[in-house]
Amino acid sequence: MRAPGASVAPVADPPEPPPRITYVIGRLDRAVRAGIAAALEPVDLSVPEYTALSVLHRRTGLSNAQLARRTYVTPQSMIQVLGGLEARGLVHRSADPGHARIRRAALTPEGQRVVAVADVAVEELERRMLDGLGATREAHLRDDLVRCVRALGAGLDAPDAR
Amino acid sequence: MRAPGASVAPVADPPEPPPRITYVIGRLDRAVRAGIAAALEPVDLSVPEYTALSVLHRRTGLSNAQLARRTYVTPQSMIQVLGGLEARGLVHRSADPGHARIRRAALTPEGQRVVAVADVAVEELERRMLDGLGATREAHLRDDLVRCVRALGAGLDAPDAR
DNA sequence: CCAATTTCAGAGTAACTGATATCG
DNA sequence: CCGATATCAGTTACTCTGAAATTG
Repeated sequence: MRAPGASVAPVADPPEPPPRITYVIGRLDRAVRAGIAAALEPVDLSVPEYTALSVLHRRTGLSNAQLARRTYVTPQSMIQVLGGLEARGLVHRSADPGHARIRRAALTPEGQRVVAVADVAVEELERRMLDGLGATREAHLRDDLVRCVRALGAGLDAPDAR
Repeated sequence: MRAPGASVAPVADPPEPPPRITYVIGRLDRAVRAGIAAALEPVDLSVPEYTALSVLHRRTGLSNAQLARRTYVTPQSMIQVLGGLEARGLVHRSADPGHARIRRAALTPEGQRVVAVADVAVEELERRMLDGLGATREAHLRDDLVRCVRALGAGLDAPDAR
């Protein structure tokens, strides 16, 4: 005897529970990072470096502290990344008029060029990852992910994305 | 004049593009890892350790190589984690009958106990993260994430989850 | 004096690559 | 001999904690 609507499969093994969602998130992140790292090899950028460049491209003029909060790392970590990018001439930092302590970062023309090249590669990766998902479902997915980030108290657009 | 259906907001700043979805994934993963790390402190487990225990709890008898593929790390990395868990008596490894080279891992009673305690904490975190999302939407989210993992070529349930 | 920002210095975790040995 | 597994050893990438200086 079989419950109505059940699968026709022969007895079927114990119904393995779905993987924990946090586990899937971690696994996906690893796959994404590996993919991005590979895509970034030609322009000689690490994932943290590309992340910083990319954020600065969207929101120019962020300070090191702001950038750190945005990417959920400590300012001590971000200063390393930013220092490297500055040394390579991809980022320019200038003192905030009105608060000499704060140094606001912006992409140099070369930084713009590099991030544009990297973006192409990353977009290709995203297309591959989202292949077959409709635009609507993709939007839902992004929205839900953002919602999750916020629910964990790491807002993505708080006054300072803190 | 204003297009029909447009927002009523006064002029509104340049329509900032939505954050890149891979960026949101990375950001969420960082938040999740931080949360899990905090939740795991009482049982003195690292995130990689908990991940391994958790996977073994669902799929007992995996080899080091299988476990490595499942979690998307190299076997050289996994052997370290597994070694530590074995030394702490949370995992027991025994030679596969039929292939002496392969050592299959399983949780010890103590390992079962620890993972159960950790699970409670992690589940609380997931509840917080998914708060307000309906069960249906949560299922969609998980499904889409799994789909993304697969699309990137890192299947979650291939013959060997390779 | 306090809070935020910047930044140097020292560690530490977690991951990697390379190499070796065994087994089927 | 080949392919998969296990595992030792060395190294690297990334981030962290601690501390000090500066600014408003």
